[in-house]
Amino acid sequence: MNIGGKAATLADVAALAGVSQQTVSRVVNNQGPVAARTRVRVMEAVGQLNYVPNRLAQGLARQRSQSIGFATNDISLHAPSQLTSAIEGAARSAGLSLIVSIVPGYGLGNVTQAVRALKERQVDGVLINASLSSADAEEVARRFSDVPCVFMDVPPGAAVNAALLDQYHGAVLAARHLVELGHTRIACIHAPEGAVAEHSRMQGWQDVLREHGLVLVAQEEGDWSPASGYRAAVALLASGLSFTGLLVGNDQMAVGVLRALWERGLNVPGDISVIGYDDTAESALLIPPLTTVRQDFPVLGRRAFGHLGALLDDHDPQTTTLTRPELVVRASTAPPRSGEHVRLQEALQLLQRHVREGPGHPPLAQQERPGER
Amino acid sequence: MNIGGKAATLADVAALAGVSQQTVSRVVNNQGPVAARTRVRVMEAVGQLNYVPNRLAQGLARQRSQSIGFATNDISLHAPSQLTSAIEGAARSAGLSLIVSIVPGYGLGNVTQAVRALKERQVDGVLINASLSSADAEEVARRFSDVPCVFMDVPPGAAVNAALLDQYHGAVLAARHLVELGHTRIACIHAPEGAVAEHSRMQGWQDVLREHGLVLVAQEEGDWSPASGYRAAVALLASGLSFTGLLVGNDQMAVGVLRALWERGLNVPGDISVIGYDDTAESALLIPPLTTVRQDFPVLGRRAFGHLGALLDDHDPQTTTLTRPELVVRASTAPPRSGEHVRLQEALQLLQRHVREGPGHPPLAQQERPGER
DNA sequence: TTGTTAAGCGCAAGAGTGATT
DNA sequence: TAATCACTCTTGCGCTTAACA
Repeated sequence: MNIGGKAATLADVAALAGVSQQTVSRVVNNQGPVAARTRVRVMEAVGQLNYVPNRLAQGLARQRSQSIGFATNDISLHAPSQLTSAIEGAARSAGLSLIVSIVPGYGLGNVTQAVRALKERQVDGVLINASLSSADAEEVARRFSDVPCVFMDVPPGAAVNAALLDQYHGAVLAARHLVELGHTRIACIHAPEGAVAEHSRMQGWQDVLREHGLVLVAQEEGDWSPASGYRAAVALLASGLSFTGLLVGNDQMAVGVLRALWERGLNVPGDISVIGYDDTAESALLIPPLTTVRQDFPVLGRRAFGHLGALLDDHDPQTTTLTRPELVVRASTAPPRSGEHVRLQEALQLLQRHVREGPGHPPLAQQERPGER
Repeated sequence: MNIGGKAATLADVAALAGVSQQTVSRVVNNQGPVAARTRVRVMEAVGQLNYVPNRLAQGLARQRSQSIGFATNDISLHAPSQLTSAIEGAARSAGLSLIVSIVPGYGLGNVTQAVRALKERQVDGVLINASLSSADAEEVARRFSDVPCVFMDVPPGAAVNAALLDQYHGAVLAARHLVELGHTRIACIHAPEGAVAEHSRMQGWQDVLREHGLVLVAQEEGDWSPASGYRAAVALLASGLSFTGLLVGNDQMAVGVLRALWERGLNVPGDISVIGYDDTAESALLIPPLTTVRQDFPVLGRRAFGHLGALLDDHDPQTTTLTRPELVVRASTAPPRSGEHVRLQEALQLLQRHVREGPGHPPLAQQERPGER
């Protein structure tokens, strides 16, 4: 177990096994011919000393660190955490380690700093999940031309290697869904301007509306968080502008939106249809279940890692892969109705519930006191 | 910009500046006396070659990699992602890199494997956020005695360095809250048995109930996910056992629980009070706002990192720090009431809403067609 | 076929060398 | 003469990769 003392090195193993360092190296790395008997002797020594190769030294000598870097926005948000999970999995099963470097805020400078930190560690490649304009992304790729970079949050047109979600397409799906339901007065809650993904989404929303001779009747900005979604929805309602459809930049903000609408007695989808983006684990279980655009982060993560792998193996694709999201229709969207309609429906629902809760189907709270029935 | 070619080394800088390698080293690391003029010349060369120190080589020479490892459960879950964010932040501002290694599943073997991968990279210390029994944690600490380990998900009694959340205390707060509201029939939805944190919580819940002469009337197991919370709640309801209070292992499962109850027309907190655990960003905005136990992950992350730092600086505390969660009372809990009471209340709310929606305060859906008014 | 010797990856730390006060 | 100061030389961290016996 080698308690306390320094870790065993190749030389230690060699000494114990009575062979040279390089023989041990061959055995450990399984390359080069080694006599079966020698191999056994070496393996025994390895086990005895609990030898663990020093990847730092290995990296220095091999000029390959067997690690990749992941520069990402705040990992406590939904998308980055899902991505990190997927990427770490892919990297681990390829024998690579993942070094995470969080990019604090937007902009070229922040990204450069994060990638530089990774480059110092001699990562073999970098995955960058931070919003960057085409020009900025190309600048980053230029500055770090000696380490393969795959971008994950840049415009599809950027001349860099990229593994992206087709945000534009997803937005089109969402907007089209509302339009096809018959909504004509549609508002949106989008993410911060700096976010490239968000730009594509706005574009998609607006293009669809324009196609149908419509425009966004109102818009508010959030910061991806549920609380910001709540605030934005409140602001939208306070503006006095009327709308029956609401496009929301992500599902977390939609949680806040649903709450704001509920608080004001507005029915979803009766009064207002709400559609989110992401399809988080919660989305199907919200009240009402959220119609949204599903992004498959595990697939994206594996695809991005694969892209990087191809770069490392010297194919130089310089391409962009787009992963298409899909629409998931649930109960938070429906054709628009008049206010009268809505209250009628509410009254009906109420009646229904009262009927259902009658003798035939007593609620739990009653069972607790059988004597009272 | 050094396009294409190999990265510049200390020697390259030294050659360009016309000094020795070691002088450059001194300048870069800001230690040892260097003439002002020489320093300037060196800095210029550094800038010109875009020199970035090689941390691998540095680590080899210094016997310190300036990186720490984080072995954690699936990072796509709430707690691990929040923790990762906090720890990365603390590490970055201390000039250390974070290497993440995900522990696939529970058990000593998985953790050992993950930590071994980190040790290979010569991390200066390891933070371990994976469930481990006292014995297993001690075994891990023994196996990796040459690298400081701080555990984050072990029983408080374990003889290892640990930075923990006081899960027991949090559970006590939750259970006590329900009991003090007057609930006597309480059920729970807990996390997988393997989870150490969960054991403490169950203990806390049960101890409080026992104190008051009560027992859990029913229990179901979930896997932290909203969907599992939904399933567990459905199973609980189907069991026919009656209860008015429901303790849930985390807020994500509580989302599914709220949905299941809503679907069946059960009022929260009227029919059933629900209390979660974590206080996620969504919790305050659920319908109804969730009463829960707040865990401060950023504080825990910083504290764990601080603990590791102390270990690295050779103080050997061998202690456990407990971070206390706090109760956040919102609208999902209330004193238990009879079924009659509940429906009366619902009717009142309905009336209230109709009054509110009258001429003085028209809902948005109406404003959209002013002609109709 | 097995094995060994030697050089070097990029850097840091200690001993050593001339200068300047 | 002695004491700095500014810098250089040398060695080695643990490993790999030729070239060689």
